[in-house]
Amino acid sequence: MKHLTHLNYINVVAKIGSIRQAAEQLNITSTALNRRILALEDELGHPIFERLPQGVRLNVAGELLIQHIRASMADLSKVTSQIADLSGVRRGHVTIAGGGEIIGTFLPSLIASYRRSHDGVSFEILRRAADECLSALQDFTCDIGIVFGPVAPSDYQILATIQLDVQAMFHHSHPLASKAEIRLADCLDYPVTLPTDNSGLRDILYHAQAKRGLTLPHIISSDSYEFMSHYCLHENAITFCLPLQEGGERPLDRELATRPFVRRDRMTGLLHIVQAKGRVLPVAAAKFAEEIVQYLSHSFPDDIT
Amino acid sequence: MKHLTHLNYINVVAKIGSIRQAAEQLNITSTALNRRILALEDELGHPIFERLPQGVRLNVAGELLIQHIRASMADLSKVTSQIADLSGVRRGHVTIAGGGEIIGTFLPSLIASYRRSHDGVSFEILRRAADECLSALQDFTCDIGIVFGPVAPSDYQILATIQLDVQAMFHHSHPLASKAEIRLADCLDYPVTLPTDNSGLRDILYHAQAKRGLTLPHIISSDSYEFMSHYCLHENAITFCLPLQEGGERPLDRELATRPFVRRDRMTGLLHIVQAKGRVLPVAAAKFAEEIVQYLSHSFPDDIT
DNA sequence: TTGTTGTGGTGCATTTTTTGCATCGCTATA
DNA sequence: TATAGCGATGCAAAAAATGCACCACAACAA
Repeated sequence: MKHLTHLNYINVVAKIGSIRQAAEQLNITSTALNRRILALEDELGHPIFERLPQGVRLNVAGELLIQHIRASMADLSKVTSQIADLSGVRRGHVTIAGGGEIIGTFLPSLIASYRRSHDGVSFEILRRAADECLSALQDFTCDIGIVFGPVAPSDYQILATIQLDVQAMFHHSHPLASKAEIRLADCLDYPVTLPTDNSGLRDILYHAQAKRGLTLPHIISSDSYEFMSHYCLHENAITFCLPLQEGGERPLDRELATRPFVRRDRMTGLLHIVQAKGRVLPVAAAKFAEEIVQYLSHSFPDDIT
Repeated sequence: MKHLTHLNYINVVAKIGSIRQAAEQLNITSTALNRRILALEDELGHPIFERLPQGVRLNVAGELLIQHIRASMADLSKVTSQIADLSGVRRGHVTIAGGGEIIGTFLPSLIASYRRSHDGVSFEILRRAADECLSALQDFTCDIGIVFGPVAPSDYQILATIQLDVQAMFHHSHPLASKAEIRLADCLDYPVTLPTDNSGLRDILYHAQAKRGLTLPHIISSDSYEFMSHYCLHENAITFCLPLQEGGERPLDRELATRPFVRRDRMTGLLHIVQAKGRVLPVAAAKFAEEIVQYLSHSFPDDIT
């Protein structure tokens, strides 16, 4: 809520005791914040802060006002929560189907953070190949599909599309870890794991090999991306993944490094957030779909459509 | 205060039930107002108004929100009043709602005398039926309610209660003027005026008639106490009033006499000074409420609680 | 039936407001 | 005395709100 944000500015300034520092924390300039305060004081006809050489401090009027602000914020948050309750976003069940190359990446943390404010919503995550995701959408077995690969826009409603470049993943101690970008030819010198499931990532890798006339020395084939990434902990192998992290919170991410390919070896695919065409999703599912799109547009501001 | 103005827009739209008409009253275009509402609904993630062919109406979420808005506005007005007070300025605004049987009696002189020492305080006096007074308190349309009749102490904060006996009023030349106390049966011999508004005084009179099986010969029914008392100047009629004078300063009081009823015909009701429960009044309103209570406790030292 | 009136909603150009940069004057501290 | 940090301010750019001219729709009257 916007006006509340503005009032909260005062709150933060009061807490920190400095306009400049508060502005920095609020990601605005001190000028704007200072002007806000001056305007507010002008409106009230009375100053809110004492100006000290090392910052500002609330005066009596400010104490009165800050109490009102805090009470208002608390009350509004109560009201919005009540409204959210009656709109149904707080309860419900969301079923998501996605490929194995995607499903373990950003979804866990996103769902966990969503559930912190919507604890009545339950989730079901299905690991499915791309075509299975789409058929699950069509027979309403799932609400949201996350598909890395081609999707016919005539049969499905695409909520967002992100262009993703395949990356190489290996242990931090791997010789290639010293390079910022690697070439596909580099992968010929090391054991490689390749996905065997019917996934977009597999298609892209196979297509890239065929196009370049290469054969990657794949010692491990698996349909489990979890297995392949864990395998890199124990041998100098290379596995392939998509640039979907969740902020390095996974223990695995501290052990493994991911590197993009150089420009001419770039392998690109499209990640689609999909729902069944013409279907009106349950409130909870629709809200979470928005959440996914918002997260992705924040993470990939330049590659989303 | 600006953000408050914006929220008040919603308030006005809710009251009027039409965006265009509200916009006209607020001196903005309907476009701007409409956009404000849409933006707010977007922020909340839930509509606030139902769109009807002939306008808009609050939905459940809107009712929740409007309550927050009104409470915020009232609270902010309290805070600004307190701030103004501590800067030494005696100013503010007090809104009082009261029944027609009360509002013309002691309030004018009390306010006039109060304003002699607090000339920055402005007043708004609303003539409202008892239930309307109470709802005005609840939606913060007024600060102080003066209600003759039952008030639920669980929903309102009662600042004072005075027990008042209904009196008869007639011209000084009326035959009954020679008696110090009169009986209800005396009133059967003369034309009587009865209040028709939804007031405590009317209820008491109707109840008294029913209880005694009487029918007062009411030739005049009116919801204007001013009219009824003036009518007694021109005919030997009897009207009923409460013993709330203002020191005989009104020209009318020199022409009219009031007499209590004998003990067994006594009709008693309770006058309450009320404010919204849990609400902290603005300084000016709180001070004037004290003034009212003090005046009443001075006038009715034995009947006040 | 048809035309009129009133409702909320929307694209686009304009106006108003807000924001950010560069800078000032001031005070405490080293 | 020099420096660093603070809030305040003039001015230009960016962002937001506004107003106009419409649209689609429903109700009502002729």
